[in-house]
Amino acid sequence: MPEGPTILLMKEDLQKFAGKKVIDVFGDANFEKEPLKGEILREIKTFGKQTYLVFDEFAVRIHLLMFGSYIVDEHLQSEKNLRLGLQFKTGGMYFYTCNVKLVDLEFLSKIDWEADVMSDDWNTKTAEEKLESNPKMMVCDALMDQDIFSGVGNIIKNEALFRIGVQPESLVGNLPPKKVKELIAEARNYSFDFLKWKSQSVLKKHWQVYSKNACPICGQKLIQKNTGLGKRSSFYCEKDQKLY
DNA sequence: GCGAATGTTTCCCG
DNA sequence: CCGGGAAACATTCG
Repeated sequence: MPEGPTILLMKEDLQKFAGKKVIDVFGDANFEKEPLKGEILREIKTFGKQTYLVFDEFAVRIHLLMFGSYIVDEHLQSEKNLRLGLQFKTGGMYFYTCNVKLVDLEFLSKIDWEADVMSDDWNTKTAEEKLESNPKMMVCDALMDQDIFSGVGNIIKNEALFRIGVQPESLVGNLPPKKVKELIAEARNYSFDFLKWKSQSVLKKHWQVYSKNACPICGQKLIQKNTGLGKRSSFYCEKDQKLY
């Protein structure tokens, strides 16, 4: 379900519980949940597709993976796949079918926050340097690399590459400098379009190539194949996306 | 009913 | 020790 922008929307939904005290904890997450009781949720941070519920002595890291989901406030219908539920006086947050881990606060300080495409701290220059040091990498793998473009997922990858007219299997080192800049700019740019469209529930309507059949420019049938070391599905037009 | 899918980690093999 | 590959997790949609 989630790429970076979706996680940001989740954070907005959770935000009202910041500063509130946990009064009860549920779920089958694989750690001792008792210490969470009575703790104040100090802050909610996101890094790419990860969410951190920050407490005084530790943080809870949540990753929704492919099928994760969450609900806010509603009382639980079923405990099925409930990994973590936090009950506050005013309601609760419940996370299903996801990966939940306890991390120490030091873990947070080691995160390269500048690598998050959705963040105000996003650093174009650093991204450029990371790409430069991986010339043999295919652009499809580079975009999916969470150390370079944290938050980018398969939809953003496909749409961003279409926008800049680059074939997914192109090698990073073969791109002209101008295209490298476009790649970096569009990874972030499309992510914010994604955020806007997702929040208005019109994301799919705006897909140009992802899960589509025909090229919106020339009408030719799109290629769909698994590309790169990641073997993730790519949709592209042979005519309008150049292989570098 | 099957297969694929907005993802990542872990284990096994050569 | 490495890289690649498959498996594992688990749900929803076409």
